[in-house]
Amino acid sequence: MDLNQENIRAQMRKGLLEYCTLSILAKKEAYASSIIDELKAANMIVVEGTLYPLLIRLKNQGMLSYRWEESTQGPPRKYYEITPKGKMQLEEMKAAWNELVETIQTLTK
Amino acid sequence: MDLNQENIRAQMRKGLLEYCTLSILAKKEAYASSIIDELKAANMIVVEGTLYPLLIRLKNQGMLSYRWEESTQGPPRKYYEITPKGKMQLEEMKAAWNELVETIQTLTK
DNA sequence: TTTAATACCTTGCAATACAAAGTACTATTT
DNA sequence: AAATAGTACTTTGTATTGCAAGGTATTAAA
Repeated sequence: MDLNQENIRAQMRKGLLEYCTLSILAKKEAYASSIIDELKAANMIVVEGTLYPLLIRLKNQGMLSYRWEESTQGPPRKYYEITPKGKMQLEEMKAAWNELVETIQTLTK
Repeated sequence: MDLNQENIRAQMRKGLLEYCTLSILAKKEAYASSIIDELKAANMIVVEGTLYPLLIRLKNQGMLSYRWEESTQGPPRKYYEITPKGKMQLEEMKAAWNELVETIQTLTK
């Protein structure tokens, strides 16, 4: 992907990371590094430093909870789980996203 | 729309205004206030102060040009027109947007 | 001449993601 | 045992974007 395309995507991604993160965790709990791998594979983030503050933010808002778990292959992992409040938020985000897609479709055709 | 929904939408809108603005101008030239009206109607911006810096930015990047035109109903208007470079950018944005929609669809199902 | 309407523009602020670096634990190699 | 590599979590500084609020200027109507 060329630099301009990358910049365009970077700009559009803004504000969608939270939605993606909650969606990933709605499927099953996960630890930060694995979430980062998934988001990187989907070209939704570039660097790991982006996700950690977001997870902390969501936790402080009561959308996520976490527990430490030992790993056989390195340092302990922080497993995040979506809360009922987080699920409600996710539903609202889903609705907002669908509306946004429709709006953009209308405006750009 | 409740406050939370409004915040969610505000966050998601980020980075899409440029795309919407270029799209609107690709259809036909327009002056700032009319673009603002269209974007407000689509819930893509909240206040007019948001758009002016963006138009200036796009003009400085060579994506837009403008000319002044007298109005019969008030002060003169600054009509913006999309340039060939702007059209190329718009095509790239369209591609980026379509990829983003697919990515989100995959991640959120 | 004051007011209303239209239109353009600027400044300060908050939030988000990036870039880059740092800390800490475990396993492997020397 | 010590050094290295790999995994994982975290922090700090910066740029960009949109919002909030206010300001300037022109025209028409009261």
